Amino acid sequence: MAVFLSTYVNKVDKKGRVSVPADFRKVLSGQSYQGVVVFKSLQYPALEACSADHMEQLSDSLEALDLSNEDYELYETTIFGGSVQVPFDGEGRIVLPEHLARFANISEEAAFVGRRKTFQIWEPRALSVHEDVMRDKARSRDVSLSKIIAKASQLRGGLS
Amino acid sequence: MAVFLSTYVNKVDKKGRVSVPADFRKVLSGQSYQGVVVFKSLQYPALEACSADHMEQLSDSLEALDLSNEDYELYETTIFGGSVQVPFDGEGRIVLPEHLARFANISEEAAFVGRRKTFQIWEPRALSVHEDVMRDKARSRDVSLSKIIAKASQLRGGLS
DNA sequence: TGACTGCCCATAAAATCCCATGATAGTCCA
DNA sequence: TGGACTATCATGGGATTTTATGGGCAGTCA
Repeated sequence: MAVFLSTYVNKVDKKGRVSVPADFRKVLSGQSYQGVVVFKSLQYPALEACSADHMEQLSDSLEALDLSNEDYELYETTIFGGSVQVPFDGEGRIVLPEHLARFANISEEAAFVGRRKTFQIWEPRALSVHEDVMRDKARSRDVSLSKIIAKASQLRGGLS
Repeated sequence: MAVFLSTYVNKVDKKGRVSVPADFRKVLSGQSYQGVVVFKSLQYPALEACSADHMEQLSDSLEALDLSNEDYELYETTIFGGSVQVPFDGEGRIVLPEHLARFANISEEAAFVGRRKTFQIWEPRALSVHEDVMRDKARSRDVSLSKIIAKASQLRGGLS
C-alpha cells in the first residue's frame, strides 16, 4: 500500500508554487483527480492534505456515521467549506491559496510531512518547534511508562 | 471533480450580478439546465443552492421517505415553494432575487461555500462569524480532522 | 416609461501551460 | 571499478488562457 512517508522541504517561488515531493505524487498517481485537497489543521498552525478520492471516502463515511444534525453540520462546514481542491501543474507543483498559506505562516519554504493516509504542510521552523515539543512529550511519557512497568514487574515477582 | 468544495468570495455589481466560482460552474457543466436552484437555509441566515438535477433527486427521495402529510407540506412550502431557478449569464454570473439577497443580507459581496452536493451563499462577515463558532465547537469537542479521516478509513476497510 | 432581462464585448489580474536549466542520483558498459 | 550517459527532479521564467468584473444596448413585461 502506498502511503505518505518522511519529510521534505521545498521552496515556494515568486508565483507561490511549491513542488509536491515526487514520492508523494507517486502515491497520488493512480487517482482520478490529479491534485490534492488541502485544509486547515484544527490543532496546529499547519495544513492537512489528502487525495480527492480519500476526501470522498470521508464524505461518504460521514453519512454512514449516523451523526446528529448538529455534528453533521459541524463537519460539513469545517471540512468541505474550509477545504480547497488544488491541482498539480505540469511539473507536479501546487499553488497554496493565500489564506491557507497565511494560516500556516508559509512564505519561503514549505515542509511536507507524510502521515500515511494524509500529509501535512508546515512552515519549516514551526515544524521543528512542533517536533521538539512532541519529542519531549513522548520522552516524558516513556519515563513514566517504564516506571509503571518496573513497578508492575516488582509486584509480579520481577521479569521472568 | 464532482463536488462543491472550498470557499470563494465574489463581488456583487450594480446590476446585482455575482460570478459563480468557476470551479462550481465546472461541477454544474454537465447539467441540462445551465443555472442553479436557490432557496433559504432553514438553519442560517444564508442561501442554499444546488443543481436543478439534484433538486429533483431531493424531491424524489422525499417522496420515498413516506413522510406524514404535515411534514410533506412543510418541505413543500419551505423548500420547493421558496426555491428559485436562477440562470447563468454568458459569463457564468447569476442575479440573486431581491428577497433572497435580503434574507441573507447580501449586498456588496457574496461568499460561496462548497458543501459537496450543494453550496451555500453567505454575506461574508456573517460567514466568518459562523465559521468561528463552528471551529470553537469542533475544538471544544476535540474533533480532529485526522481522527475523522482515520475513522472514515476504518469504516471502509482502509485504503488498499 | 422605466426597471429588468438577456445578450454582447472589453479589460486587468490571476491562474495555467509550456519550455529551459542545473543538480542529483542511478545505470550501464568497458 | 570508474567514468560517461541517462533519467528524474526541483526550480525558474515567459507566454497564453481563464476568470472576475465592468459597461453598453436592444427587447420585454408591467
